[in-house]
Amino acid sequence: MAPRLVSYEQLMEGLTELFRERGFEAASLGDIAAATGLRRSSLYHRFPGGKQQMAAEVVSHVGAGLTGTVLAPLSGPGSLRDRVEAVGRLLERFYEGGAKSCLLESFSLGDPGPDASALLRESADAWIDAFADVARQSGARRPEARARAQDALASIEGALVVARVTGDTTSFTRAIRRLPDALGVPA
Amino acid sequence: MAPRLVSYEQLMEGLTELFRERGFEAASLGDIAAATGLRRSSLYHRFPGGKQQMAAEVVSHVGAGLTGTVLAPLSGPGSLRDRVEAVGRLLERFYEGGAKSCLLESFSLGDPGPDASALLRESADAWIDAFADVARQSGARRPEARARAQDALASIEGALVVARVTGDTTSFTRAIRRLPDALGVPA
DNA sequence: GTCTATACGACGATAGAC
DNA sequence: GTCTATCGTCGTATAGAC
Repeated sequence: MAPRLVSYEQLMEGLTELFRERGFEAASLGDIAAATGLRRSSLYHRFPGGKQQMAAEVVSHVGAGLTGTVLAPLSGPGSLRDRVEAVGRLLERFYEGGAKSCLLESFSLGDPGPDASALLRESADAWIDAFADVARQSGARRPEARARAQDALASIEGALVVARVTGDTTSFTRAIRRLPDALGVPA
Repeated sequence: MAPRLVSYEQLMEGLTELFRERGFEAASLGDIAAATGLRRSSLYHRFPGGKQQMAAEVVSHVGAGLTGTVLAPLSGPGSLRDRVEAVGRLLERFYEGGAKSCLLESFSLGDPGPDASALLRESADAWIDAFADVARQSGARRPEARARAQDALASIEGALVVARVTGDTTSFTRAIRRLPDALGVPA
């Protein structure tokens, strides 16, 4: 097969960047072509399902990065608090200190298609489950653990909204710093 | 002048509803016409500046409702805690228990035009200022009060994101219930 | 696998009749 | 003030050359 001028990884990178900051409908194929370096028609060769398939694969790819990289320290060695703090550092880098948006926000308004929507929800559930697991390990009962997990995720997402509107990212920094306590992790 | 078939208030209602749940770019003029009951060309008679003007007026209108109605109890009678709890009840109704989105989210992705963007930021600042004032009245110093205000707003916005993605509004309910404590209001 | 060229509908926006 | 009719542009998507 012929060599690909733009690797899958490069495509995902450009698509993720664009979708994150513009959302689904506002990102036109022209924008996507400019961001990835491929022509519109070439994009349809790589993604026969069109923009909706691009969106679905981006959600899947980012979701895999979330569980495989960002949340990975949780199942590693070290004290629970150290592990959660390591996740915090990865989140801070992932959102570039609060300057970048989250696909949970940009794809939950409008309609990125059924596949992307379903994958988005799965990703959010995986995230909440991972956080709830931390809360349980810290002694919380199941309903309380789930509530703490949802609220911790909400504090991060909300801080990203505040940062985007006001230009002030300090709320995001605080949300990350509070993460261990929000999940009830003992010092 | 000829009577208006659709009042300004009705227009704002339909536009707000649509923009809140679809965002700026995803809401087409066709959608807007269907939501308001006016033809596209009639909309241009009412809003010569087109969709961007509609967005700006919606932000302005909702912002006025925020300071004039939702946050109004803050400058009314009663204990500080009672007043903040009253705001919580109004917020709960405004977001319909967490089922509706906030313009701070739907308009901060994509580009609703310079006017709407500026008004959006003003609205967020007014909200944060009002919350910060509560925190100061509760004894917090200025930087601490501002931080608490931003974080309280973030917890609400984030809960709306979580609710939209997972379909679970309990995080929103908790965020509202926590509001007085989040601002440091004494019992 | 990527390109040029193009189809075709929907988009935002305008002109002019009533 | 609202309508019908229409403009030009840009949207997604496809066909076929290289």
